[in-house]
Amino acid sequence: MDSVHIARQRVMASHARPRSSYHHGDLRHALLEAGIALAREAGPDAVVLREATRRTGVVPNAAYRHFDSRHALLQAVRTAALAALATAMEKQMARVRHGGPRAALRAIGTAYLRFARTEPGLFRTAFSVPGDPETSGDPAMAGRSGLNPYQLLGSVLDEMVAQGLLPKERRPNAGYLAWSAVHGLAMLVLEGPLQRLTRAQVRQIEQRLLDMVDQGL
Amino acid sequence: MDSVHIARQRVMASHARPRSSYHHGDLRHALLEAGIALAREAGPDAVVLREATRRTGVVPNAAYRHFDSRHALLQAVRTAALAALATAMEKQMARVRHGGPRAALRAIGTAYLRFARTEPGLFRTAFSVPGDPETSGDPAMAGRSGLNPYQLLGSVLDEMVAQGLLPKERRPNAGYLAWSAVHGLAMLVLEGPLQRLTRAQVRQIEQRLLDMVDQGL
DNA sequence: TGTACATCAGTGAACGCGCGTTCACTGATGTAC
DNA sequence: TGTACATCAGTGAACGCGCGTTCACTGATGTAC
Repeated sequence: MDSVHIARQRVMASHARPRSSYHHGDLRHALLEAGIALAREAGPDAVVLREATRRTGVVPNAAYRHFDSRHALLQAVRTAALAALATAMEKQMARVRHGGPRAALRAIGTAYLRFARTEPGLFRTAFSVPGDPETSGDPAMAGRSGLNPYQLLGSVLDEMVAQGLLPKERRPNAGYLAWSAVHGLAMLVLEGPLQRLTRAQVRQIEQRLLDMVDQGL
Repeated sequence: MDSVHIARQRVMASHARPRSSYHHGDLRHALLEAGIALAREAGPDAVVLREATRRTGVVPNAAYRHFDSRHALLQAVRTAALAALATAMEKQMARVRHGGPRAALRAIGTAYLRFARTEPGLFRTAFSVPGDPETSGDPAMAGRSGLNPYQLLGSVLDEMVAQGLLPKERRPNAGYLAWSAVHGLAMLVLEGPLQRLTRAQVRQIEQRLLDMVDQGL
């Protein structure tokens, strides 16, 4: 038994406290939490049924009482990640509540970039799993406002149009433009060539990127 | 034996023509080609030593005469993908050779977005494998000009400064801004919520994004 | 309030899969004399 | 030009790994009477 194994066992022990009862109580929730933890630690590929059950102190196939497949668990984790992002956006927006929609737009971009930096695993889980969550109305991937990340962006852009800050004819697809810029920078920082930049450098580039969006939209 | 197996065997048969000689001749090259094909078909995770050897008609461990590990093969594939992207950029730039650096910048963006669309597997291989290839001078990831994709972008931005099209004080990091916008859109189209859009819609958004970069840089 | 019994939520054991990688080997190639 | 021999580039067999998933099971829970 090599050191990797020993390390794994230690990890398992630290996670899986033995249950007193035969039934778990809320296994679905516990598995989801374990899945979220895995995503945080190492991204979507790390969201693995067996490890989630291990951490929950339960036998592997027990998961099938609550999730149809590994994929179903992964989707649930992803939904939670999107909800976390939406919440982060809402918080940042609340800080500039009286600054108008332009400040709100910037807050959204700022929150998005910070989320990518501080929760890279969740961020990658939210966006590197295929599918189209952003337009669905599933409240499970929304924040307190009931809006998911893309809907939050859309509502701010609508407000900008209403206040004459964005020409109406530019409104269509404007969300995709803003989103692309911010998303691209997030990706390049996370797993691209900007990894080696200092935090200060990254922040500066982030500000300039938000300027560019503000200007070019 | 299920249908998946049968299908696999057929695929193998179509790829692996038996050799006449005991020695292969140019196994390293053949493995690299197989790896590139795998990346094209299904992205970086599909670049797998055993499958590459299978397609080359060689025993799995034979790969170790030419690559230290699966990772080494993957890096080689990635380098090839970056070179392919650089070449695509050069070609598009050549089409607007007399349009000045502004047109060249747009050509770069256009080529980048098209490469992502037409070679999604290579694109993801080039960019979702961590590391910092873009600033390295390895000519293996460059096009005919000897410049890799990021260096191509940089040279165009330098030219813009030289011709007074970009204020000198905005030159630093400008490449990252442009790159972010284009990269983000590419990702959202590839594996994000823009998948379901029609080709025409995507093209229109691409044009507007390039406008935004042009304007906001 | 007590009990029979259905339903639920776990266990235990096993499956086949494909992977990366290591080992000792052998056929082919090329070089020194 | 011929031959001995080192080196090179493959083969054959096997390893351990972790995964998703299925099956028949059993302990615990809750509900009808």
